Parts: sequence; C-alpha cells; structure tokens
Amino acid sequence: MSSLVGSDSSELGRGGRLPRSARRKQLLAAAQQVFVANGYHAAAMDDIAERAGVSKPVLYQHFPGKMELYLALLDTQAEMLGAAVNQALAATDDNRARIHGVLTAYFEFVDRSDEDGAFRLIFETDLGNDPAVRERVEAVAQKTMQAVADTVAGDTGLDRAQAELLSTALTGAAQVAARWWLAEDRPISQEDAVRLMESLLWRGISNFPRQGEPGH
Amino acid sequence: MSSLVGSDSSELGRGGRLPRSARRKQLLAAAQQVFVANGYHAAAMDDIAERAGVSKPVLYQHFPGKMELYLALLDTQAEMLGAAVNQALAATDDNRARIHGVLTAYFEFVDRSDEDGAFRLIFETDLGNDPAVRERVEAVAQKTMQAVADTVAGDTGLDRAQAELLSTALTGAAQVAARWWLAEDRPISQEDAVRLMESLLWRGISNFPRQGEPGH
DNA sequence: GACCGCGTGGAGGTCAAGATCGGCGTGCTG
DNA sequence: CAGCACGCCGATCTTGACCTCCACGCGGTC
Repeated sequence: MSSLVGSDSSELGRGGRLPRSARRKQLLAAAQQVFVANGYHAAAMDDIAERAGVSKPVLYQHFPGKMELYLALLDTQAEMLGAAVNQALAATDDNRARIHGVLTAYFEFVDRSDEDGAFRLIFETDLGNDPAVRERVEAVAQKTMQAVADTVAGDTGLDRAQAELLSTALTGAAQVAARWWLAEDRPISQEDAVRLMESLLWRGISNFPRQGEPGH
Repeated sequence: MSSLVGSDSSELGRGGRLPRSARRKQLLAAAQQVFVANGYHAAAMDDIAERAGVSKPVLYQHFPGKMELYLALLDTQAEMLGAAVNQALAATDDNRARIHGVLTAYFEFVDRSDEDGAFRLIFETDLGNDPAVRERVEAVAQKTMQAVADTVAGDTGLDRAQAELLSTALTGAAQVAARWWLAEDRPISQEDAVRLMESLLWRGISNFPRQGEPGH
C-alpha cells in the first residue's frame, strides 16, 4: 500500500530526509508552483506541503507563516527582474538600445519564467492590498520608471511629472505587451515582438516635441 | 441611547424601511465602499451590512452571496468603461481623435470614480484568478484592443498578431498612465496628461512603417 | 381601535484554512 | 552495541468569515 517513492510528476523529491538547505529550496519550489497556479488566497498550506511530499509541521519549521513564504518568493523574482532591467539600462548610452534592452528584459522575464509562471507573482498578484507586497511590487516598477524618467526629462525638457507620466506609459506598455504575448502563447517570435514594440515606443518618445519651456 | 438617524458619514441612510429598489442601490453603494477599501477577500459581509445600517439577513435577501454582490458591481463598472471607450471609438473616423477620445475615457473613468474608487474593481481586483471575474475584466480590455487592432491592421499592413500586440501596448499604456496619474493625486491637469499621452501614442503608431508585405 | 403580515434584528451553525503538539524512526557517535 | 539527536508525521486547535433561525415592531384593514 505504501509505495516508497512517488515518482509522480506532481510530487517533488518525495523520499527520505534532506538537509535543511535542500529541503528549503524544495519547499520554495513547491510553494511557487501552488501560488502561481492558484494565487495567494486560494493556495493552501496543505497543498504546498503535499506538493513537496512533506507534512505541514515541516513547512512551518522552515517558514514562520504563509506570508513570509510568499514574500521570499516575491523578493527573489523582483530581484531578478530589477537586475535585468537595470543591466539593460546601464549597458549603453544609446536610448534606442536601452528601449530594446528593457523590452528584451521584460519578454525574457515572462518567457523564462513561463515554465513556473513566476512572473505572475509580480504582475498578477492577488495581494495588491497588502502593504508589504504592494511596496515590493511597486518598487520594481517605480525604480525602472524613475530611471527612464531621468532620461526622458533630460531629452525632452518636460518637467518631472510629465516625464514620469510618459515613462510610466512606456514601461507599462512593455509590461502589458509582454504579458499579452505570453498569455496568447507567443503568437509571434520574441524577436519580432521586441522589434515591433521597440519601433512603437521609439517612434513615440524620440524627438518628442519640446514644450513647456516657459518664457525664453 | 439609541439615536434615531445615524448622521455619521460612516453610515448610509440609516433609518426606517425603504422600498426594495432603493435598499438595493444603497446596499450596492455600501458594498462598493467596502470592496474598494479592503479588496474582495478582506471585505466582510458584516462590514457591508453595518455600513449600510442593516443586518446581514437583509443583505442576503437582496443578493445570494458575496460573489454575486461583487459581480453586480463589477458588471456595472465594466459596462460604464466599455461604453465610454466604445463611444470614443465610434464618434469619429480620425484616428488621432480616437486616441484622444479613448485616453479621455480612461482618465475620466479613473477620475470620476475617484470618489468611490470604482475603477479598482476592474483594474486592481484581487480576484484575477476567479474565472467569472477574470472573464469580465478581460472582456473589456479585449474588446477595446480588438477594435483598435482592426484599425491598426488596416492602416499598417501588419498581420493580426502583430497588430494585436501593438494595440495591447497602446491600450495598456493608456490604462497604466491613467492609474498612475490618479495614484499620484493628479500631479498635472487631466488635459495636459491626455495631450502628452496622445502625442506619445500618436507619434508611435501613426505612419507606422509598413512591413511584412510578402513578395509583391 | 384591534388585528395581521412583513420586514428587521441579534445570536448562532458550519466549515475551511492557518497554525501547532506529542510520538516515532533513522542514522551518527563513542 | 547503546545512546542520542534530529527530522518527520498524524491528529488537533483556533480563528474568522459566510450563511441562517427565533423574537420584535411598524403599516394597512375592517
């Protein structure tokens, strides 16, 4: 009756005891699968434990609670996305190349995390109301937007608020487009998608009409 | 001890009995306040009933459950936004004017619903996982995107998938920008915001380089 | 002026899900 | 070989939120 090892794809590494570090990583992987599949609220700690092939007490010996578990995953993904975008912005001084890089970063992020759907933790969380989560999610978008706004403000002469509005639109467009592209199962190649978006955004923002320079 | 009518701003229309229609509208208003303030999950039926100054049974005599109550509100708001966008698209044949109209529709929607924050029901719901909710929310964006994609495909010669990608980016940019603008407490006037966004999007999409016309 | 029905209110049931306690087996160490 | 420590599990508690039952009071009618 009691089979030794569940070779089911639904269970990860069932079997004997593991060192804490390995067990922790395994629990994080299981939790990510469940959170991504069901969202935070519908995800049950029982499901996560079962998914990992352990019992609930073990789960609580590694994480104080559901929220901390979620935040650990969220931080990891936010770090990844933030680093990728940052690198794309710092890699060059050519603004068109920057747009290309940031777009690629977004598309790569949703594409790479398609296997596990990790991007949903950031872009489609059902915890937008929780302050801790909200802060972390907005921090990524804000940091990117601010960096873009610096360049936009310098190049267009727009004041800060105006530059931030356009920067929000640009980064938001990239994010929404990448999500749509993945949700539609990549109807076109990633290269084509990035090229199209790059063309759209670059035509929009480059040589943006200087305005609002008072007097002079 | 028992004050007759709660003139508190926290309670709506406490006092005697109301005709069903009026009571229903009042319950919807109370529910909207609570849902917007706390999100779906954190909102308690007790809070909604208390907010409306009635007891829970009456709430359940008007709505079968929490979900139906939420969906009623969601449908109303989705209808409003969809109608506004539709009207903006149908009002003219000039595509730049269409962009202006749609942008205005989005900004008006978040602005007008700032008093009660109704736009959060659509744009920041914490029920993105529930099929019924997801379907309704996506339907609005999808319909808009499809309408825009029709025009984009016709004007640029792009194939359907490419046109839809760009249309998603355009409508997504409008939505994200409007939400940012409100979240930042309207740092610039609505007219300026719409003008800036219109300039950005129109420069991006107008005279988009024709490509992908095979052979011929 | 008395009666009857309907809408209202407070108190309670049910259940799901997060969080926890004593016992067991296994592998290392002297 | 014996003791020990550690990781693990089954079973349970508790909280909180959705959802109904018995008493009360107001409006229409003869």
